Amino acid sequence: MATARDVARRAGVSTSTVSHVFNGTRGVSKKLRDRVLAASDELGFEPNIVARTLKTNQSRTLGFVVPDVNAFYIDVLRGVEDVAGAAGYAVMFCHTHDDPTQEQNYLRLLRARRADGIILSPAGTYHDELDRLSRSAYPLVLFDCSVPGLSADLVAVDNEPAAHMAVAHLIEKGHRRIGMVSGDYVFSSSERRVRGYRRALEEAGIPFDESLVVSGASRADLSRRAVLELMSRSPRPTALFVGNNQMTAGAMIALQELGLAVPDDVAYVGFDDVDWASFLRPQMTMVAQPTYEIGRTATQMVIDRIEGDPDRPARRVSLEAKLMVRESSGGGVSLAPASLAQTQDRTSSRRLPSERVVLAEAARRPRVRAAGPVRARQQPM
Amino acid sequence: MATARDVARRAGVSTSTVSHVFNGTRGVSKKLRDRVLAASDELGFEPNIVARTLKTNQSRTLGFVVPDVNAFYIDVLRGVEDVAGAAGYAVMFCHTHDDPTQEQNYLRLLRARRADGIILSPAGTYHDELDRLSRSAYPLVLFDCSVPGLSADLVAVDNEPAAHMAVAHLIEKGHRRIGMVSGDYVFSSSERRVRGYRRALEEAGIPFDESLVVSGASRADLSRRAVLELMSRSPRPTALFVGNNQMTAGAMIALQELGLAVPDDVAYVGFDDVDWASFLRPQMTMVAQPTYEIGRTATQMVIDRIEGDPDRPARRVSLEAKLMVRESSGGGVSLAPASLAQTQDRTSSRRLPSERVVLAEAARRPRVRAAGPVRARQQPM
DNA sequence: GTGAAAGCGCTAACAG
DNA sequence: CTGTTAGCGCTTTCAC
Repeated sequence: MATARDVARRAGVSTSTVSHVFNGTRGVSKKLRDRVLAASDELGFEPNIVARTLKTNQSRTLGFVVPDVNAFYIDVLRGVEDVAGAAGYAVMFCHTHDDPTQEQNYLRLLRARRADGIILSPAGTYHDELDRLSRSAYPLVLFDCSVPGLSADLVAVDNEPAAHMAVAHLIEKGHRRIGMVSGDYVFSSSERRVRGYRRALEEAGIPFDESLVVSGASRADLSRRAVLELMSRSPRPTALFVGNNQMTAGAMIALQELGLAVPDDVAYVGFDDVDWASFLRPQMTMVAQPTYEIGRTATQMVIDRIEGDPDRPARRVSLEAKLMVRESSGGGVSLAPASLAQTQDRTSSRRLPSERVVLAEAARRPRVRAAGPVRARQQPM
Repeated sequence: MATARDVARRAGVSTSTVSHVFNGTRGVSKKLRDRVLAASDELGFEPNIVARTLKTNQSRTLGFVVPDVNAFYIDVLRGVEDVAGAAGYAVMFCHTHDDPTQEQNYLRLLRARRADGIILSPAGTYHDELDRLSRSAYPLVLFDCSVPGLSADLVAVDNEPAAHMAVAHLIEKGHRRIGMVSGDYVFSSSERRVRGYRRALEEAGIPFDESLVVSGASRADLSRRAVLELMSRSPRPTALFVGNNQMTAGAMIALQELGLAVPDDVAYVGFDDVDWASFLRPQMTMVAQPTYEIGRTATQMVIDRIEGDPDRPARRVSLEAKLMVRESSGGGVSLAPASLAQTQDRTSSRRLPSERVVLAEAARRPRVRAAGPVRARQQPM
C-alpha cells in the first residue's frame, strides 16, 4: 500500500507537507495541496493509522465491552457509536460471552492496541486486568453496574427506585404476595433491585418473606427453575417481579409449563425491554432503561477523561428508568398491535406499544454527582 | 507505560533479547529469560502491539462486519472467535446498522488499521471500498450472501435448495396456495430463495402466481405490510413462507392483527432460527442455518488467504440448511416445553426444541468448489 | 510556506 | 547465545 513518502515523491514535495495536507495542521499552498491530493488519489493512499498511533500515542479508538449481546446492549451501542463517531473515534466492539476470562483478554487486547478508552459493562467481579487499568488511570467508564472494589466512572440506571416503582405498581394492583427472581449478586445491580423490592413492601406494610426471593439466576435456564420454585410456595405468589430480560425468557417458559395464565393467575413485571416483548401475548409490563442515553452519556464521559484530566475523581451518573405498564401486570391499556418501528427507532429508549409511562420521564439532564472512590465503593448502584 | 527498552535496561540485556523472550523467536538462556520476565513484571510491561504491527505489517486482527445484530450473527461470531482465537487472531466486530455508508466507513477503518483480513456479511450492493479491497487482493471473505460484481471468497447456505425444501414441505402438507415474503433483491440470497420457491411449485405442477410473492421486505415493518397484502388475495393463501428472521417478527404481528391462527388458518415456515422462537406458540417451523459452522469456515478461509496465496482464485463454500419441522407448519411433533440451553450451546447450530430434522445433516465437510471470478459473478448464492 | 530529520517501540537481519 | 542497528510510516520540531 502506498505510503506518505510515495505520495510525497510523486507530488514532488516533502513527507511533512503530505502529512500537513491530510491533517490540516499547517497552511499549505493551494498548488502543493492539489498536487498532493492528486498523487494520493492516483496511488490510492490511505494514511497508516498504525504508524500515526505509534507516533502520537493515541489511536482514536474506543473499546466497548459487553458480557452478552441483546437488544439492551445494541441500543446502548447505538448511542456509543453516535457520540464516538461525532468526536472522531472509532468503536471496537468486544463481546465476552459472559466469561470474566474473556473479559480480561479483551481488556488486555484493547490496552495493548492502545485504545484510548474503554466502556465496559462488567461480566462480574474484580480482576487483575481491571486493577491494572484503574491503577494506571486508564480512561474507563462502567455502565449498567459497578464492580465492588473498583473506583471508576459509572453510568447506570438507579436500580433501587426502578425496582421499587415496579413492585409498588404490583402492590397498587392489589398484590401482597409478590415473588422476585433476582440476578446474581455478583452484579451490584441485582442487589439494588432486591433492595427496591423490599422497600416497596415495607412501605406498604407487607412483611418481607425471604422465601419469595430467589437470586443468582441471571441466565434463562436458571430463572425458569427459580420461577418453578417460587410458584411451589404456598400460598402461591399472585405476582412476579423478574430482574432482567434474559430471565424473562425463562420465566415465561416456566409459567407456560405450569399452565398459569398471565395476568389472571400471576401478574408479571419484567426488567429491560426486549425486542421480542411485542410478540408476546399478553404484552409485558416492563421497567425500561434509557439505553441510547446510557450509551451517549458513557461515551461522553470516557472522552472527557481522555481529553481532560485522567486523575479526576470518579463520577457517577444515574439515569431514570421508566415503567411501561401493559397487560401482564393487569394494569395496561390494551391497545393496537405492537409497534414495528423498533429497529429504526434512534431516540432515547425503544418505542413501545400500548404503553403508559408511570414515573417521570427519563431525566434529560442526567443528575451527575461526584463521588470519591471510597463513597463509590460503598454505594453500588 | 513501560517499553521493551525499559525492561532491557532493568534486566541488563538488549532489547532484542527482550523481544525474543516475549516471542519465543530464538533461544534465550534461562538466566536472562528470568531476569527479563522479572523486570517486565515489576514494570507491568505489555508489548506495544501498535509498534509491532508497524514493524511486521501484520496486526493479528480480523474484522467481522455485519449489517445487523441478531441471533444469527451472534452465533456466527462465536464460530469466528473460536477459530480466530485458536489461530492467535483478535476479532474486531463492526456493526453497520444496515447502512452501506457505514459499511464503507468500517471497511476503510479496518484497512487503515491494518486488519489482516475481513469477514463480511454485505449490507447490499457493490461500492468503492469493496472495489479497493478486491483490487488490492485484501483478504476478504463474504458470508451469508454475495455481492454482484465482486469476486471474493464466500461461504453461505445454499439458499435455493433450502427454500425449495421449505416450500416442498408445505406442499407435502397439502398446501397449493403458498404466499412468500422475500427479502430485498439487493441481496443475492433473496433471489435464490424465491427461485427455490418457484422450483418447488413447478415440481408439484402448481402454477407460479406472481401476486403471491412480495419482495423488498427485509425489515420487520415492511414484512408486516407484505403479509397483510398477501392475505388480502383471494382466494387467500393457506400457507406462508417468510424469507428471514427479521421478517418473521413482522409477519407474526400481521397474522395476529388479522386474527388468523397458525397453523389452522395459515401454515407457516420461516427462515433462520431466532432466540425468541421458542417462546412463540405455536412453535415455529424454520429453515435453520449452520451458523456456528459458517463462522468457523469463513474464518478458516480468511486465515488461509492471509497466510497463503492472496491471489488464489475465489472459492465458494456452500453449507446445507436444515428444516426444523415444528408446529407452525402443521407438521410438527408437539413436544415438551422449549429447551433453554440456547445461550450456552456452543455446538454447530443452536439447539432446538421439538425438532425433527428433515433434510440431511449440515455437511460436516463443506463442499468446496473453485470458481473463477467470472463464474462467481454469474452464480450468486 | 516548505523541507530535513529525529524519533514513537518494536522486530529481525547481521555480526560477534 | 547475545547485542547492535536499521528501519516500519508517520508526526513534529527545528531551521530556512
